[in-house]
Amino acid sequence: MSAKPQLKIVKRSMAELAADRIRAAILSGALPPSARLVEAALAEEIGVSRGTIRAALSELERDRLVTCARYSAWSVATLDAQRLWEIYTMRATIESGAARLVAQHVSDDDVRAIRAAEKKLDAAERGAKAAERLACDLDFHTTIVQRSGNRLLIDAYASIMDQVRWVYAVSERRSPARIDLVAWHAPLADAICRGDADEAAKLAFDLCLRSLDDDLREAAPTQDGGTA
Amino acid sequence: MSAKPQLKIVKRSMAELAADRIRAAILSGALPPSARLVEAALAEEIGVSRGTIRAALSELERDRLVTCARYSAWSVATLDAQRLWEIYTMRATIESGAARLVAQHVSDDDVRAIRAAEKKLDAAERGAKAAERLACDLDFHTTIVQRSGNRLLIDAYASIMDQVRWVYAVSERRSPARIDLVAWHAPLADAICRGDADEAAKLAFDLCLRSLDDDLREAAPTQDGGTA
DNA sequence: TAATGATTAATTGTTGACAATCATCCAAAG
DNA sequence: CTTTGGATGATTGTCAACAATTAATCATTA
Repeated sequence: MSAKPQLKIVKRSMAELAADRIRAAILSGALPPSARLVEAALAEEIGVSRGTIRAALSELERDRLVTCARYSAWSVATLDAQRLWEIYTMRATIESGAARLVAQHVSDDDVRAIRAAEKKLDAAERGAKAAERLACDLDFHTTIVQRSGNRLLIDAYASIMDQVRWVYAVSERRSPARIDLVAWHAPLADAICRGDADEAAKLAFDLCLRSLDDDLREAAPTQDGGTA
Repeated sequence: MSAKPQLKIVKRSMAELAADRIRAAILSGALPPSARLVEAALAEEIGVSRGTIRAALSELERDRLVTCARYSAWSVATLDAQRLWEIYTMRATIESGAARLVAQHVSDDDVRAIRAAEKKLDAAERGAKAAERLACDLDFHTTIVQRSGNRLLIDAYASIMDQVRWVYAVSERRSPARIDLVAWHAPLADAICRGDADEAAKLAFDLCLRSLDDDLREAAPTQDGGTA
């Protein structure tokens, strides 16, 4: 059994298409945090009716990319220090739980998949571009979550990683350095493959928090987190 | 500073009200798993228009209580062995992460709140009704998540606990026994209060999985989990 | 009998119009 | 100068009608 051919056409409703457009605009930074979103204006621009736009905005609200003030206005979500911490610790929580689950019942397929991701990480570390290194880094973490086999975890992870990518986009800086990739990730891969659930959970959590530290250190002082 | 008076009126839209009604019907078991939901019929029954019902169903879809087949039908979500496992391991993941976070930076307020919840657990264990014991049990876990201070975790936990309550409702049995409450929970409370993050994370995770085992053992063989 | 294709009823997807609500502005009073 | 009050424009909340799609039915055919 190798890769099964993907024949199915996934139809998307106008609302989903519209949500994709708006999401892309937010993730690209074209729509900055706190930007006002007017249903009628979006409907005009995208070429669908207001009801459809409303459905699209509701989807983005679920993903926490936009917020809605009753009878007042939709707007792109804001991003302060508190929310940044919440995003990274949420990611750490999901990855940690997934790592624990995989380690508890690790299979040969799991080991193969994780080692393969680790190998690509090693290849990327020598001489690949920064974007490539980041992609392999994210792929490694995603592999672990996928291997948990828990659709709730997988979906939650996809959602939170959208937020992480958004953080990168709006902070207007190049991809984080991501050096010593293998040295950091190898202990986690080892712990999972040897079935050490507690150690795997701990390492996965710490790895995410280390990313937070690094990203914060590289980040220019974008704005004061003065609300609190 | 004591409890601040709650003056604010939280307005709810018709869509949210409708979602509440439908959610209650699902959690009470009045709408069983896989039950067909027709927008027009619900609109008639609740007394709002179809567009409003659609918004309500979208909200419930986000909470994974209903699913939608394009151009075909809405229906109450199904509940098989795989999904049951996903719900409990998701809950374990969130609680574990929250416990780790609280333990990492445990404050006096945290200790007070957790010890108070533990005390109520102890009181409930002696001679309270089963429903009371379950309530205190859930309250203890909720306290930990609240103390993490992470709104993403708190919201995700509220959502997954809706699913847990739904599991109880549709499995048509009394609240699980929940015996030896304090004996099981005390080590977790201790680990958090002494700031042992790794141990707290491990204990929180295992405690949830133990609930899964117990609930499955008590559960009558409702249906074969034959899809896989 | 089993597969095929047209027919049709039921249901969701989408739209535009109207009602309810909010934020802003400005004048008047204290 | 600050506060109050009302008018006003902009924006979301709700609704009912129409279009697109699906699923079931049933005759037809090999």
